[in-house]
Amino acid sequence: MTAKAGNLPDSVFARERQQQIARLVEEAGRARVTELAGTFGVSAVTIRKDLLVLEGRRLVIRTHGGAIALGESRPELAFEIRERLQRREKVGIGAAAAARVSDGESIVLDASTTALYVARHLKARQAAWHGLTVVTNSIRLASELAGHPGITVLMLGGRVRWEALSVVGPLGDGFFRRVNVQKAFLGAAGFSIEAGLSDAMEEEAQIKRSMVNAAREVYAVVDHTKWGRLALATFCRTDRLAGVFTDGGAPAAMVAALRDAGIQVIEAGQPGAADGAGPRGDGAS
Amino acid sequence: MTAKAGNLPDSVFARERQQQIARLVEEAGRARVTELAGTFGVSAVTIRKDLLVLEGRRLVIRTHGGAIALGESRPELAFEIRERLQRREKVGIGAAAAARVSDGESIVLDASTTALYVARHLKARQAAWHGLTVVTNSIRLASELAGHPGITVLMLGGRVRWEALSVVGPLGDGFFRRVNVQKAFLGAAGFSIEAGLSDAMEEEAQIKRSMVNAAREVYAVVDHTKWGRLALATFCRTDRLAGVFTDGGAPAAMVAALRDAGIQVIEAGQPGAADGAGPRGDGAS
DNA sequence: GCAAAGTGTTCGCAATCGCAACCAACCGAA
DNA sequence: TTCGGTTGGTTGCGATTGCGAACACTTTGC
Repeated sequence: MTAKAGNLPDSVFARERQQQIARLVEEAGRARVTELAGTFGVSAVTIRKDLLVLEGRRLVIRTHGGAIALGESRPELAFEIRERLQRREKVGIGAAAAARVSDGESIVLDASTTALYVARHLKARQAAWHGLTVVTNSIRLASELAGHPGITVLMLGGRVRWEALSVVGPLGDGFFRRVNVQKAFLGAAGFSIEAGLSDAMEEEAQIKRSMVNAAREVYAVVDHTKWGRLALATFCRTDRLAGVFTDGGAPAAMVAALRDAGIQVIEAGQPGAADGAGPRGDGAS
Repeated sequence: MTAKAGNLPDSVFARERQQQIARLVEEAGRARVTELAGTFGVSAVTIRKDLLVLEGRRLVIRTHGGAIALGESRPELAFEIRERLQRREKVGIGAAAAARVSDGESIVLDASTTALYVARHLKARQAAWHGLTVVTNSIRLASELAGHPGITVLMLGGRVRWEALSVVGPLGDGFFRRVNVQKAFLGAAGFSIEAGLSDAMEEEAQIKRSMVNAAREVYAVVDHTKWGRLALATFCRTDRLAGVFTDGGAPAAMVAALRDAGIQVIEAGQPGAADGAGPRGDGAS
């Protein structure tokens, strides 16, 4: 039964429908895919695509079966969106990076969602940890990792940025004069050979620079959507990197260039697919 | 009874349910699996899975039969019930203390649950804040207060104690050389005229000492059960106090002695309407 | 006719949830 | 103490629902 009947060509454009969905979710607090599909007379798939767009624009939070509103003063939920963008890739990257951590080490994890996945894989390791120290500026990461047997969590001090639940600013500057770390795993909003790792917020970049300075080996944890992009502030030059953890979608030319320069590139997870034009989804650090 | 047929009146998504469970546990201090299963109309197995998720994010602590909130020091489980009873008092104390804070000030809040209630009443104030700065070593307090308009949150650095989700240790020592604060609101495990304010953990006491040193005025926020008790480590002498916020159950003799010494004692009104403004406003739905 | 955007359909897969069976902890009694 | 009984926890199985990706169809513009 094709022929979706009248089709109402003039009535609702996709943008309009998305706008209305956003408003409905906002007002009701939540909405189900099936309800919305009935309301607008389109299929559930279309609604899901709309919700995907709206989630990318930070207007709603998708859940299993629908979406819930994103209250303003709820940083925790704002975090959940980025946490789920490119989730598959980040899981793989986190696992690969966590596998390179050994007992007795001290490592740095930043406030990126990708680093959060590294932390979760550290938690998930079968064998108990012995004397692992994790230094971070992420409130979220610290509270999830705290209390795990064998893991000591150190937090930097500074001003709290609610957008990322991170800590920034110069107040914690002296920190790395007392603490030495072997490896730093840092996320980024952009990564290119020429500009290195960059972030959209200068404040975040600043604190990442101090992390880079303090670590003996710096590893980037960036999914394929970050490759070739350039954000406001560079915090680590490419030649300072010891390795890059990414997924299968990284541009082959850049991977080859990095390897020629003696930088490890660990492509985690499935072979991925044709990256072609990276889905430009807005930055999800 | 599966009862899946139709039913599902509100169709709470899993995420929403988990969020509400977290809130229920937080407010009641504890919750049983069977109770929660009845409340949400799902099986106990599902509730346990939810609690597993919440425990992974350090929002509750699972126990046999249910879950408890992660509060401050919990050396004795038997006192859990009394802990819950003191919630009303702490709400009143928090309201009274928050009322003494003005725009443009910088204040310190420690990682005690009483200070957390102060923070929630700061959030609940009708008028918007202008230039309020809150310095804390509590991860929970920081993440709850973060993003509130007009409030800047500064976090101390150091080692993360998961029992209280607080930050301790000497790593953040230089902090108060760069930050000045007018008022400090500090909780305590014990309070006596002779020994002053004391805490059960030396590490926590240490960081509270630096808070005391940095603040011009030090206020204790202690419910009546703390009066006359003595914990391991003293962090503030009585004559250093500018005031004490407590509830109506404080010993009259001690109150009189304090007032004779020129220390304000604010006995928060008996419960009732005092806590009218539910500090926790994030109700989804 | 071809290309692009939008939508619907199909199919394999993942998440959610409940049930039942088995295991662990606690409790009262002999 | 040892012994069952009760309660709660965990795991594996299955059913349902929803999701993601590929493909097909329609419309619009060139």
